[in-house]
Amino acid sequence: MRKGMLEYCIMLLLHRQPCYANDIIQRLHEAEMIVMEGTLYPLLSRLKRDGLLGYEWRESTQGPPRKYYVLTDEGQQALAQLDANWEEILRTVNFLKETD
Amino acid sequence: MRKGMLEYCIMLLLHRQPCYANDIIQRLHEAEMIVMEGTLYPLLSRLKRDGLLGYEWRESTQGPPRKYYVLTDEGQQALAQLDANWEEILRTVNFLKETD
DNA sequence: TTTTAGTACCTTGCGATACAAGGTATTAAG
DNA sequence: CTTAATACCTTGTATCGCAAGGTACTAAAA
Repeated sequence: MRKGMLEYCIMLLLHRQPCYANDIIQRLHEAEMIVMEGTLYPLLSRLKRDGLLGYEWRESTQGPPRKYYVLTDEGQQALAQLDANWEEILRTVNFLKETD
Repeated sequence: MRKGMLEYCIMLLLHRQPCYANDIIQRLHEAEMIVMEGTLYPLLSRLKRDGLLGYEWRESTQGPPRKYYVLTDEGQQALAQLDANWEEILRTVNFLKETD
């Protein structure tokens, strides 16, 4: 069921602060959402290609450099749209549950 | 984003009362969720095949007979599981939005 | 009676998403 | 210089949702 929620959750996360892939996996895990590497990397690439994310390389003290992704202005607008979609889904489910 | 939500919404709907396909499309439309025929029929067939739904034919006064779908006992259990999943997604999104 | 319109059911082909598995490259430690 | 850890990415597969097209039954109009 969480299909399609990933993009929204990742953008919510990046709205707070830049993150690199393992950051995202770990933080979403704390939020009880499991993401696989094979899911995340193509998704980040797509959002980058669509202009919703940018990134910058940062050195790490313990390993190879990391790609920190950030929301672009266009990404913020897209996030606002996703917020609206989410609210609509909330209304739909609540409507269907109310009439129980 | 509503990917994967359809199954849940349809089962919530059928939890109230038996419905046939056009019923479902119309009622979900009232709940602000658009479903296409080409999406709905295969989904209903799958849920039937998985034992979550049953159906019975009913005559119509204005056209061919209709296939009314109902939740089976197994379907009710599956719905309870989906309720739990939904609650978890709610917690995830709220967690990610809180720390804004 | 034949045709047309409306309703209801279903299938096929396509694109997008998520996962599993496997692969490459950089860094630090032994 | 090999090994382990970290970080990036790709390929193949399954599933979901949609667009388009197709079949069948009923009722009304020609």
